Amino acid sequence: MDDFESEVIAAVSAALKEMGAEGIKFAAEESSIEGSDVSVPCFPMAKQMRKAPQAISEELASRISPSGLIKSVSAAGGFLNFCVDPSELVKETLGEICSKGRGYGSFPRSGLRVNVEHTSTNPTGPIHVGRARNPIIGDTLARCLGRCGYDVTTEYYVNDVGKQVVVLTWGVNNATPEEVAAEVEEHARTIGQNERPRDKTDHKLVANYRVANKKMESDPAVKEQITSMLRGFEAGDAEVISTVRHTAEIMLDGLRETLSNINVTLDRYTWESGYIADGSARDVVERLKASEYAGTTDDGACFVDLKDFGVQGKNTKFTFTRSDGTTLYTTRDLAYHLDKFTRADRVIDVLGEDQKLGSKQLCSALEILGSDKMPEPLFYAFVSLPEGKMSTRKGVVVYLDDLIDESVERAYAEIAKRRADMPEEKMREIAWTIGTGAIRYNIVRVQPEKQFVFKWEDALNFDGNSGPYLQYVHARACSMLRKAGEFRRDTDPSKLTDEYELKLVKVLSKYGSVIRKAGDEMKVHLMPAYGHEVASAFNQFYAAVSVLDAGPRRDARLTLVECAKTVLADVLDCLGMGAPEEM
RNA sequence: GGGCUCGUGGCUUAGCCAGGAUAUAGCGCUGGCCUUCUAAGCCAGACGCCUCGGGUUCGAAUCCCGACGGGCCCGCCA
Repeated sequence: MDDFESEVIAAVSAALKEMGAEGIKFAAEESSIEGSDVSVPCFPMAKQMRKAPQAISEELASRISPSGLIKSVSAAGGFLNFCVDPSELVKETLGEICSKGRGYGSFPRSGLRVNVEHTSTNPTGPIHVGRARNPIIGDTLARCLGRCGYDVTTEYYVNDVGKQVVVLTWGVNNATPEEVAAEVEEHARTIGQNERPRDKTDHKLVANYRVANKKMESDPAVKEQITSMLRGFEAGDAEVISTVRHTAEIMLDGLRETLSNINVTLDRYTWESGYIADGSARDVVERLKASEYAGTTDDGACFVDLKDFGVQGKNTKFTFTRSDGTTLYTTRDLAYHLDKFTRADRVIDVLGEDQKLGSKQLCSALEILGSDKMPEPLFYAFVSLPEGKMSTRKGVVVYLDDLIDESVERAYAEIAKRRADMPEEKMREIAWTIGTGAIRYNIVRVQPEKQFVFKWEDALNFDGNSGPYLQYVHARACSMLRKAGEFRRDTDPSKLTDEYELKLVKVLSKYGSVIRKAGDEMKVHLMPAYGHEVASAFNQFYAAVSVLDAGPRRDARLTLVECAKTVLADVLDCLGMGAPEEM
């Protein structure tokens, strides 16, 4: 269909040239009426051509003769309607899928490097469902960009600098097992739940963190120890820095395990402390100080004034050093971005919407630094629970690990119910594929900027517009191909004439343009929508025509099944979901 | 107080950036379909002043202004 649209545009352009209206603006769009595939509204041309839209469409229609993929043209009330030649489309689409296989829909390698930073949660506790939007969007985007021809690197920025991790580190190294156990009990009491943290570092260490926070309040000696660690950190004390980093590593082990359970792995982990150690944060300070926007407060803290950069608010000052001269998170973030710019042509940051102002300030500061590149932020709105905002303190929280367990269990129960024949191990494997796929699909299907209320019933819905719906179709197709055995690929259009066959082919032919939009334009939510479209078209085809006993049409239909399976498998992979051969 | 953002059937959601012909899909609901390739499926049906009010336009869910409602942000935190 992508090619069809290009042909339509070319044909209309040529006809307009004949009419002496070369270069006039128009657009081709998917038709919203039956019996037409692509339409060109002629209303926008009316003014410039000083002619009624109806007349224009009629004249254009008469000047365009069917050729290539264009089967027919007609004018209807100011619209120019084009029908695609089904047999050409079948031949072209299926032929391309057969020859390219899983590469169908992907674009040639451009040599451009893109860096996608995502997740980057503070290593101070487990990932909850709210944060889960980040790795899922980020990982899906990275997979789409790869198909757009980029060399993609994914990256996690580890915040191992600052009070939070230092406090955690103190708690991990100094809290006694008794204190930690008591804290676990007390927390369970306050939130009124019986659950104890699971045996996984990111969950277990939270109690140490709480103990440290409490003792810091109540015990001046502890407070002094922590403050002194912080000072040591700022002063570049190698031992303190490495101890803190070690704590972050341990936490990160737990986080990595969770991420890999939803099929997310990152290529690179970059440590914030590295930009202090290598002096690059210092360089940023010096360069900003030298700029014409720089200023100093009475206490000696340095800032740049961003009022000329469209940054709103009562305070347009962007502070980049404390009064004692030490750097701030934002300063290190600047150094980090400058570093990323040396490693990639496009730099994408997947961020929570609370980072919007910060991101804008970052860009302004980069402008002051004379950077020729800017990060492209992709923001997502927060996830809340029906009972309100997530709050670990109040126990109003759903951890990603719990969601994964629940979803996989639910999938296991389903499969055990319908596939008594299957060995236990196989059932477990498929349950994981389906359970985690359902989660990823459910989260990535809604536009990132839209607020998201997490509901168990939606997350565990395996019907309709869901991950398992797509996987089910894949399994169905695999099952048919398994039963068919050997067959000879056949893309003869005269054997694929049913309306549902053509509909399926039309959907398959759009894959390339969907990938483009999902990747290049960062509209990741289009991918699940497209997958649903493919699966739905397949199910209709499946219900309407028989394949295995289709006589002379058998091979052609099997070819179509195989092509649909190929595309669906690639869509599933884009979404980071497994493509089960049975379920 | 200021800024950003979202508002589409009972619920969730596509379309909005690049305005077009009867507004997309799912859940739920009503009814039908398994002696045929996996019913996690298919078919049919009901359900909409696209939050409200103005404006631009031949034409607005889409663009502009305003209101209302939800979310986020306005640290020498990270």
